[in-house]
Amino acid sequence: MADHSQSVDRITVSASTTPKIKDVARVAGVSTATVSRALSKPDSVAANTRQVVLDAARVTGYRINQAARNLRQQKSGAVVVLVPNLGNPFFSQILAGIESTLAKRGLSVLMVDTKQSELPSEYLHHSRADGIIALDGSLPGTLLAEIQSGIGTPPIVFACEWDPDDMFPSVRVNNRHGAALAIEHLVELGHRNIGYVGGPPANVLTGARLEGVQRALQANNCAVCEQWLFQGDFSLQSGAHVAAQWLAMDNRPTALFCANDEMALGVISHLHRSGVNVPRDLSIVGFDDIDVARFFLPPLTTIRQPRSKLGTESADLLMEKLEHGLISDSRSETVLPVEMVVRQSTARIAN
Amino acid sequence: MADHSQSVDRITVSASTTPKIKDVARVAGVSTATVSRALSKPDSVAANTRQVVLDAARVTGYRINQAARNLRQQKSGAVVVLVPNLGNPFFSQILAGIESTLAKRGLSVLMVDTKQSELPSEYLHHSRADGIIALDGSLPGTLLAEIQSGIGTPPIVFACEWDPDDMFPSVRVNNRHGAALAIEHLVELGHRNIGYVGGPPANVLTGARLEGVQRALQANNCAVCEQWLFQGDFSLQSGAHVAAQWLAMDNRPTALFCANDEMALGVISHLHRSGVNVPRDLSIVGFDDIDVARFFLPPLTTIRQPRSKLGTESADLLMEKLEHGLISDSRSETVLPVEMVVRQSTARIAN
DNA sequence: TTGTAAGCGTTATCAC
DNA sequence: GTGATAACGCTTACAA
Repeated sequence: MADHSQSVDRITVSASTTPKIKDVARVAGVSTATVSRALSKPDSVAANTRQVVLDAARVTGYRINQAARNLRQQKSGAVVVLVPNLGNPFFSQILAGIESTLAKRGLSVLMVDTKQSELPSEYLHHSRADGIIALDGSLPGTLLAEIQSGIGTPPIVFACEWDPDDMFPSVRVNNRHGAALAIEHLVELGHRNIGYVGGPPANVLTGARLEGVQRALQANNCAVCEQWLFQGDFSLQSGAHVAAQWLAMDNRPTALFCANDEMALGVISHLHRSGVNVPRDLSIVGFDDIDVARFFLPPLTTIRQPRSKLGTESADLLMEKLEHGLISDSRSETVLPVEMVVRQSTARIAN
Repeated sequence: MADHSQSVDRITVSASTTPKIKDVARVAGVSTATVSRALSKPDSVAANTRQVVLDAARVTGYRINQAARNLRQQKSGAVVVLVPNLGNPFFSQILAGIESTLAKRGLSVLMVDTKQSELPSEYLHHSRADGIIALDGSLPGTLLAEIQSGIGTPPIVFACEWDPDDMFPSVRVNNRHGAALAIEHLVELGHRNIGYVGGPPANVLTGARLEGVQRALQANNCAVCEQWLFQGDFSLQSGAHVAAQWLAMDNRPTALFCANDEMALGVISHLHRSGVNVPRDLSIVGFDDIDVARFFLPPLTTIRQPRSKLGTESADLLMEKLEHGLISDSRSETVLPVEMVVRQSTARIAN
């Protein structure tokens, strides 16, 4: 006598179109509701029914239609990640951290480059995304207001420096402290004339790290010389440009703290070609500890930032918000530690 | 007498829930069908009606519900991008190219890290994605079969080296040619003993570039020495490891072609610390021309690959497939040019 | 435990 | 040019 699974197998399914729950139901000989339950809440259905349904789903090649489920459940199953510049490798590890964490929970990751596309406003609707992770604070104020109103917008988490008394949850590192560590390291090596290479002036990181620099310099009774505050744009090229400026100066600082590693490497590279030796003639400290930092020549002294963890923590924080609903107080701030990594681009000052 | 827009403004809308088309219709005094048309096909509606609807939409703060639209239109408005390793900065520029191109057409980008999440099978359903871009060829055969059947799966484009007689469209660079360029450059500098540093053996890039190396060596009557075929994993660290192996050899090659820039930099870095000078004692060629290559010390000679263009072209190709439907023959292959970039990590052989 | 049936918010078809 | 209405494929009260 033929067992059940065989009789199921024998039913021919028209393969011209993608099978729907209705088709599975017909093959399994149950209602669509039962199929739905068997697939999404297996425990709510009898064991043998479940097996019949699963077999039928396999036989028909059934795949759930996400759009239909999303509409019905009023969710999107996705989180949108706002990246200032996808092409910047600095973000790749953060993104990897976010992706792995969200993927574990079955959420998909929608990436939006805020530099390129002008209007991510549509993404901030909960029919598009169940949540938002923003990797920088430079979002248009109108969008922020929209998010803040919280009317049709999903919860947001900032994975970056952000206005401290703001009302959005965030995961970040202490940039002021990191910058101060860099300055203190240089002071310990005997430097008193210390310059700072920032990114774009409007950038929050530029500002926060500059603050740390200024505080630390003052705390150590070092002059804060306007002329030694250089402006880059976080690129290698801009670092090289700063190096050229430094070369042209009468009154040079003996050490430079750069707001990121790329600029630091750009400085070293340009100086080396001009016959200036780092660290002998100038000490350089970077920020981030990108992969290539420890392989550069000389290996770069820098402030390490846990990029992958920034990603995983911000994703975790967002999911907490998602699960607890908006009920839990939305204010919360995780500050991850930075770490001084001393290599060979800094040296005791010659005298 | 109050004009229309004012009377519209005066209507109070309950803000407790996000407005739907029905609400806009009520405010505008038209049917839901007209609202839908006015918003998505403005030309199909009378000018003044359109204005009334747009005003009503603005007043109510209406945002389209993507889930509903997706279900109705049987599209997802998204493209899924399969990335072998999101944390690898090499991909970031490709991703940026993909994102910018797709964003222009109103498509969103779903990123999936194929190394981390085991089962992206669900993503290959057209209720999830209208199309797929794969950044490497190492997808499970079962998935490929599924895609190939084309039953419920969207069109796919490979942005990578791929089996030449395969049936999927692809955008790639000529890796064999690039590798050959590197070898020829070294041969011109007088090198006869040339080694190759590959990535993981199973990797398609490793294989393709190795082929190019072997052909070029043979064409130039150079020995292909098994011992000089090193194995790395594309990381800086693995480059350093290869350098250590090279140092320990009796019979050293005088030049090394590395399958990517990171490994090349790792080699140089390690050698330099061991007192070996590049290019004096060993010439090094990389592949990719990552940003830091030209700022390294010495600046790296390498084969440039147009990463951003790989992204934009693959996205363009995919959209072509999307618009022309599956009718157009799916076989097609775009090969982008690579370029030899001579810097200072290679030199004429000493004798 | 299972079936029935009412939506989720849009858009496409068909009248008018 | 516009309005009524029937899907799109799924989930979930509610009933049985």
